[in-house]
Amino acid sequence: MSQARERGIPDATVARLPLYLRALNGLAERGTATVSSEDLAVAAGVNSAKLRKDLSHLGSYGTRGVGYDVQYLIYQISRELGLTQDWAVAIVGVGNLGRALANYGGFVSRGFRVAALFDADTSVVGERLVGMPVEHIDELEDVIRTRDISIVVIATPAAAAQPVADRVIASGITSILNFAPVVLNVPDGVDVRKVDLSTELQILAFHEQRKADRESGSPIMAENLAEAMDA
Amino acid sequence: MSQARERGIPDATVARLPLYLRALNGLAERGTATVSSEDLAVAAGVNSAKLRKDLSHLGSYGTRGVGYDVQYLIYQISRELGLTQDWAVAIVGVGNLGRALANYGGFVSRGFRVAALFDADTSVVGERLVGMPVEHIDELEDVIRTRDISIVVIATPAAAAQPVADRVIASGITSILNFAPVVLNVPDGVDVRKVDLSTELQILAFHEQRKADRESGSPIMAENLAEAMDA
DNA sequence: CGCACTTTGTGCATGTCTTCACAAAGGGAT
DNA sequence: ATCCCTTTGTGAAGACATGCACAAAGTGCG
Ligand SMILES: NC(=O)c1ccc[n+]([C@@H]2O[C@H](COP(=O)([O-])OP(=O)(O)OC[C@H]3O[C@@H](n4cnc5c(N)ncnc54)[C@H](O)[C@@H]3O)[C@@H](O)[C@H]2O)c1
Ligand SMILES: NC(=O)c1ccc[n+]([C@@H]2O[C@H](COP(=O)([O-])OP(=O)(O)OC[C@H]3O[C@@H](n4cnc5c(N)ncnc54)[C@H](O)[C@@H]3O)[C@@H](O)[C@H]2O)c1
Repeated sequence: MSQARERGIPDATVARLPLYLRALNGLAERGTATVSSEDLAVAAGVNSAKLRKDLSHLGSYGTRGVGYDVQYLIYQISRELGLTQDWAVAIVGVGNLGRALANYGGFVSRGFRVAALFDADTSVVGERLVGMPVEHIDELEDVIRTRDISIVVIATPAAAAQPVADRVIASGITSILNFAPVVLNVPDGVDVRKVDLSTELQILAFHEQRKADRESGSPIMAENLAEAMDA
Repeated sequence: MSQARERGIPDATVARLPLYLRALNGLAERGTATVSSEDLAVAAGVNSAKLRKDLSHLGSYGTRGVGYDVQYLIYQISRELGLTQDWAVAIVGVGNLGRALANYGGFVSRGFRVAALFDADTSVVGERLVGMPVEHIDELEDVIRTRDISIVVIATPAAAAQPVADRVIASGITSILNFAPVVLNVPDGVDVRKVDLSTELQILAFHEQRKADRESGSPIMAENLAEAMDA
């Protein structure tokens, strides 16, 4: 029989589940009741065999000859990702980025709730955003414990990120989303994910350069398409 | 002999080069002249064998018994990533997030330059940010061509992202960084990278839940729960 | 020069992820 | 009840990525 329930969903699969969930929510909004792996794969922009294998890790939730029940699959993926419960998130660093994040409605909708905002700058502390006061970073430990925060978003300048991480970890946090451009040093058992704008741009630049090299360097592929457009 | 110069650096390696570059810049600022793969690996938070293999794809730039020359390696990685040239970036969608990105000094510093800002909202158009006026989305095609934009950042609401992508691609853009929570449909030859806050949070929630399960409950309970729903 | 020491670059084994391809399973028509 | 059509779930192969372990290459000292 299936050993899907054995603990151990591959990381690559976990990283795609949110993608499937989003595609499924789109289908649900349009009133679709069932969907085949082929159609869902197109909506999520992946290969259908990969999608089926990914879903098979959660269990056997499809019906052969029919497809997947959209609502049921939404529920199963949500449960697997832990979205059937509410997660209290704190944002540390209420600058340009921290403000944008706090004002962002998109992630509050599904399972996540901004429960605290912190900053070190006394001219920012006390300011209200989305019905919540910015609190002083000195309150960090207390608030994390009393408000049952489980995920911390770091949006401070690079230099402050490691000290902030050390403090939140000392307060029992084991999940951090880091926007500061530094490699955080954390003990085992703490998960850090990072969002790094400049890394993404650099990767794009690498490929962009390669495309440019190929056009001007290889005689076989030479297409003066770009020049035709300029004229 | 080494076939490192053969075109084809693994994607996984390309994704780590920016990380190494950042670590090297940190060392350079502190005046370090040479660094061993071991030390650099620690600074970048990776395994040293992996780092050496990654660097070997660029060429043989180290000295056995000594290590890597920091400045030289910075130059080589920068060149490989295409950072020795200037990339003109446009930001489409000047809302909460677009503003934070435009104001962000961090990526202007290294090879990237914000060369245009676009929005569809006429109450935003004309506003000045970082010494640059927000232009109307109707100008998109003209500006992309005349200002030699090569990378476009999409920070519009989800619904606008695909139409915007279609237009920038029609204008010749082949590199897009997408912040909107949608899968963009693009032709071959166009690179899209996405930054997705809610995906990251969901991945953290998954692991957080797993940690909680392991602590409190026996894994058997989870299995019975799933079966209860099947009935 | 020769020797001890350091550190790179890489062959190889191992592990993880992707993709193909198809048997097995279900639905519906006759 | 049988047949045909669709679609899942997965074994197996291939592609890709990681990490060990060490020979080769360099430094510097006596
Ligand atoms: N703005 C962007 O688009 C963007 C993009 C990518 C990365 N980042 C990174 O995100 C981080 C924040 O960027 P930003 O543009 O919002 O910067 P910012 O300077 O506008 O905001 C940083 C905020 O952190 C606060 N802060 C400083 N030290 C603190 C501490 N110890 N504890 C709590 N708060 C503290 C500051 O008072 C300030 O309000 C930076 O590390 C930046 O590199 C920003
Ligand atoms: N704010 C965040 O922290 C955050 C985080 C993750 C993802 N996102 C995503 O980033 C995107 C932008 O978020 P935001 O908070 O800045 O939203 P926002 O509503 O504040 O800003 C969107 C801007 O895009 C403009 N716009 C709309 N249609 C346009 C079009 N066709 N062409 C050009 N401009 C157009 C709007 O006028 C507005 O100024 C959204 O897709 C959001 O889901 C935001």
